[in-house]
Amino acid sequence: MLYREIEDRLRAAVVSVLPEAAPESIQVRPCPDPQFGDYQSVALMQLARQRRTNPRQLAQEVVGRLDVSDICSSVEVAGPGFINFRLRPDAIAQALKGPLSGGSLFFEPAARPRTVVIDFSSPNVAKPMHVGHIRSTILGDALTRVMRLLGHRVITDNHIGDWGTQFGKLLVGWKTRLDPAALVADPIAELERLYREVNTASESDPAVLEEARRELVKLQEGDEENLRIWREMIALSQTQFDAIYDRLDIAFDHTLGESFYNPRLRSVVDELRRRGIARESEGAVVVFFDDDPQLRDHPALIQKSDGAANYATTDLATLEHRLTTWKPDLIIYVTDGRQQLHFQQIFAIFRRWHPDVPVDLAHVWFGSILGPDNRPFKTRAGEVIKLADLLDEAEERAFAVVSEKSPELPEAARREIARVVGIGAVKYADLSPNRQSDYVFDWDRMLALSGNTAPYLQYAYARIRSIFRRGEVQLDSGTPIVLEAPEELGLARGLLEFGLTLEAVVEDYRPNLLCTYLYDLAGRFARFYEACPVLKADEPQRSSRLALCELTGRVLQEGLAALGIKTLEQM
RNA sequence: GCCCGUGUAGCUCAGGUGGAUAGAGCAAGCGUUUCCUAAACGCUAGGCCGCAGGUUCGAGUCCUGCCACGGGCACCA
Repeated sequence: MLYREIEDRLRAAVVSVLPEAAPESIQVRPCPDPQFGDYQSVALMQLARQRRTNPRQLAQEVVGRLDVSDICSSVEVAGPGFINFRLRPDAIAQALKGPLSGGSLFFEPAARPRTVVIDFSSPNVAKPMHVGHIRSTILGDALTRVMRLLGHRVITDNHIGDWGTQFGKLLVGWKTRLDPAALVADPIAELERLYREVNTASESDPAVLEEARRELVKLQEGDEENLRIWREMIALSQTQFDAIYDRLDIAFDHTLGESFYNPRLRSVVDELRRRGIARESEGAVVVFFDDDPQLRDHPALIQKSDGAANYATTDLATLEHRLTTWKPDLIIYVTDGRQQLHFQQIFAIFRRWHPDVPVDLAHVWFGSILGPDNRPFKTRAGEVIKLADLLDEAEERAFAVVSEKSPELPEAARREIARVVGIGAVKYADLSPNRQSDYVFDWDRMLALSGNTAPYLQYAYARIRSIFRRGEVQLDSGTPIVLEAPEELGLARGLLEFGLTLEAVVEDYRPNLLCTYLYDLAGRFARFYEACPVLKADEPQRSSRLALCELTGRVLQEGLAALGIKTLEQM
């Protein structure tokens, strides 16, 4: 990695001038504008400020002790004290040769691989998966893939909502109102109907509510009939989840729902009480955070006054289980931003409970899905959009476009292309915005197939494959690389940033950085493709450009795969 | 009331530790195909970065105060 090499040497030069400077504070990053150079460092300006010296002078002094002449054609101090580096084309060419001969693809595996448990998706039993589940599911999967690409050991766990008070009403509905034919036709719709009907009935009739409560208690006490129905509802729901995950190409290592932790809840509460972390208050068991200004006014309930545990209790038991089972270095929760306080509380309780356990806990939250009116999203009928319908629509729109662009392909091929393009578009639309922004749902934006979208990236890849379909080529470290045209240099420089991008994604849990990078790279390729003939070029340009195409194709494919998006040989 | 976010082009959004003239896509307008996929490329137009102060060589970015919107704040998850 050329930027790493420059950074290392710059650090050494800075330390030789200022022995007390912290090397980590000196960084090199891509130049915002290529007219200034390829990489730049602003660290000297900050160091000069701390030391109240002239930044330009300090930068000059450091540059005087810096030898990067084998990598850079120029090193300049510019403006108030930037250090700008311009790479030598032959150094870039050399950097491209590694991956051509089996070396790693512009990124290095993590120096210290971590064991990571990641909790995402978490749909509820007896409810359809809707657009509200899409962000957690797609974001969690993308983070998993990027971390695995960098060599981390990642364990995915789908913490499904398979326990709770809703089952009282569902059991009443199942026993008194079930339509067996409807259950066969669309199980989730039928379960949803049952819940709604009983819920409505219970609002006007206290007897129904009481009945639901009794059924719930029976379930909790292990009544065989109720357990059987409950398990069937879970199985029906799981089938639906699996169908969606299958279409999205997402798999979980474990699916341990809330019910799995049920037997452990009591001991969690007991232990927290015994240790004096929790105490009784107003009939409930509560953890107070008097010494924490952030949480002082927000005590956490771990047992309700009726003796039942709640969400916090389950999450604590889950945390404990994950810790003892997998011994992770890091646990990641991918949920919506509304749960920030909840996770602050859980993490704070956990730190008191296990002060010596060196696990990092991260709540990777994302903004809400809103409608065009900036309010929580609903369709006109007041129904949320089901995920399955969204995916259907995506594939349908993509099919129309494929059929228009490539009418010569047989229908089966067009269907397959539409599937990959449609699902890719949905995933990319979800991953490319900053995750913390609220999310305005819009069919056309979500399913767009041109501009900054997955199909644009897939198209760049398909064009590359099309070139290689026209002839076998042998590419290896002996392949000549000549970078002369600005489009060739631009593309080659783009390739070098892949690793930097992957690291940034993991650092801040932000897959949108990878989207931005790949979109920029595909743009560089498109410009190269317009300006530089490949197959018709004379040697050594021809081989060199083929090598550029090959490497670009690999980065696009690997990068998209890290987002959970597939590529196509043809589209 | 307190806490967490958000406010950038007509629309949807990017803008790692403060850095050089604020960037895309869509929509609008004008071009490019005897040539490896035009699902592409080029050009034009479009901006008191919510408002007002402050910190400093330098603020979309940091601090304070307002305004607007979303969310959260003990027995839902």
